[in-house]
Amino acid sequence: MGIVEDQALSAFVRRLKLRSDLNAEEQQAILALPGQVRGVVRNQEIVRPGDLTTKSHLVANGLLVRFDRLQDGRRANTALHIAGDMCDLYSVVTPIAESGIAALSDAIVVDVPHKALQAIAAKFPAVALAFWRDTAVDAATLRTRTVNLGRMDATARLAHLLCEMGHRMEVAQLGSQYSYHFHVNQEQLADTLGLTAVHTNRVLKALRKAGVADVKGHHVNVLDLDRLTSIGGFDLPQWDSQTKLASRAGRTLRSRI
Amino acid sequence: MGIVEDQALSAFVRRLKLRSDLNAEEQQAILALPGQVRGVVRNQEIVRPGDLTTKSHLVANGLLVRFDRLQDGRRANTALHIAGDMCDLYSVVTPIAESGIAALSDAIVVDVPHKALQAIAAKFPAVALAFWRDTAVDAATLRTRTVNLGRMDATARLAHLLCEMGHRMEVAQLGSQYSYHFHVNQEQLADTLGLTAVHTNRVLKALRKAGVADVKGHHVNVLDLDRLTSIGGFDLPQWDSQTKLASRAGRTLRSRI
DNA sequence: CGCTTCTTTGACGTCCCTCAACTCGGGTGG
DNA sequence: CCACCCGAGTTGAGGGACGTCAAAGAAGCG
Repeated sequence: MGIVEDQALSAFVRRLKLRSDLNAEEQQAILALPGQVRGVVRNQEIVRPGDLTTKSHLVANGLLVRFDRLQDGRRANTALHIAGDMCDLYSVVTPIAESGIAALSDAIVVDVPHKALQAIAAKFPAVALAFWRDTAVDAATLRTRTVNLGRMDATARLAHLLCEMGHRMEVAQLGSQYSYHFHVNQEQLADTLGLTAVHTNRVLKALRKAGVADVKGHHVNVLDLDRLTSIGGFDLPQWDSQTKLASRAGRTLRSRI
Repeated sequence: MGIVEDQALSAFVRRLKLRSDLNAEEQQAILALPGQVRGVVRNQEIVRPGDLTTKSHLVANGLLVRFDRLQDGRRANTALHIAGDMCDLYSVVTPIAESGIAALSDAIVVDVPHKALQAIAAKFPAVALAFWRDTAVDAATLRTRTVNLGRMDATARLAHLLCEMGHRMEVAQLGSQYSYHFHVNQEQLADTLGLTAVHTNRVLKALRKAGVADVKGHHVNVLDLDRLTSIGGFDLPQWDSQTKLASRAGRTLRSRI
């Protein structure tokens, strides 16, 4: 097993352990998962809508996006995935892809066969719970995005996204909330926020002029985190709610099984 | 075990079997789940955001909604649940509620302890997969809603919702796509569509005038399903994609475990 | 029959989209 | 080293979809 797989799987275990209690043997089983490393270039589609998948994709490096295409060709991004995310873990149980997965930056991906994931889920109930939980957390993120799209204006949606990504980057040890690498252009940002590229540009400009945050050349600089948080209505305690309890309740839950 | 629990659990098993392969013993284990039946009245909140939950809620009868509240008090609905849905199955793995659950109509709910759900998930790997899959399908529905909110106009969003609910009603044997009971008022519809009640009213009127669909007094009448489907961009094959394969691939997957 | 709740309608404002042009930086080839 | 080009970012003008505010019907219900 190469070093890239090892590091990626370690990051994945670290992510799972934020919310799930896994003993040494269970962690070892995940670290020992077979995986095929491959590089992908920017804009490459890793999963196309409609594909029948047999592998899940672990991000070792770079930024991936989950997207849907409408009849008229427009795109809508439904999730962004950073290193340590198994970006379509859910495909183990729903192998026909409805959304596509693409690379927003050059990236390194580890393909992990569904078969292997199912095998350790069947062997270790705690791992099965951890995988299920990861899917639920992914869904919770999506739910937040749904609420924002339905009920918040463009500025708030952008601010929320910047808070969210900063926080995730920090938790994943990939940067700080105040300054992080974010490899999206304004068009891709627009597809994530449900806006046009033009209006995304204006909103970015407004945040910059207001001295709140500066997004430029694939890099985010947060100048006033409090205001950004308040504009975006980003609720950190809620965002992290599952993490805190999991380390306590996870233990309880396992003992019950 | 009373007749209401039995019927509700049967409907739940029927729902799971649409996508997951469960043998007689596994089905029996689900049907034997303990559950507390209770009636809830319209507008009653069953789960409040922030609650620590210990039970999942199976809808025996009526219409439930999953909602979020914003700081300013506005609401956003993220899911609607009909009879046979375990509306917060995901809470087994993420017990701290981020969204609330409320009744849109008077309803009958069966409370099923997480403990019991975990127990059969641990005993039967196929059941664990089925639960995980149900959470993934719920997330896929949410993803569709996200795309619609981000990229479709009010008329299309409404049309899509009417198609979706009609289809789900029909699959759950609660009505036909052309005519079904839908216990929401225009304000709740607005919270689901990311609109104001006033504009929802105008859009409903437009669909009525166009002879496409008539929503009146908690009842939906679809006059021209083809046009409704086309306006809403409702993609039935995609919607059902996991159902079809599951009955075939599910078998394969289980044999691999 | 009077109350509440819900629906409907109008007038007006605003947020965001559309279309179109211009700018900028960075690569590439002559 | 300059000419060109290309993708991405920026800006302006105008329009349309949807929100806001306000008030008048309906419809259920005690």
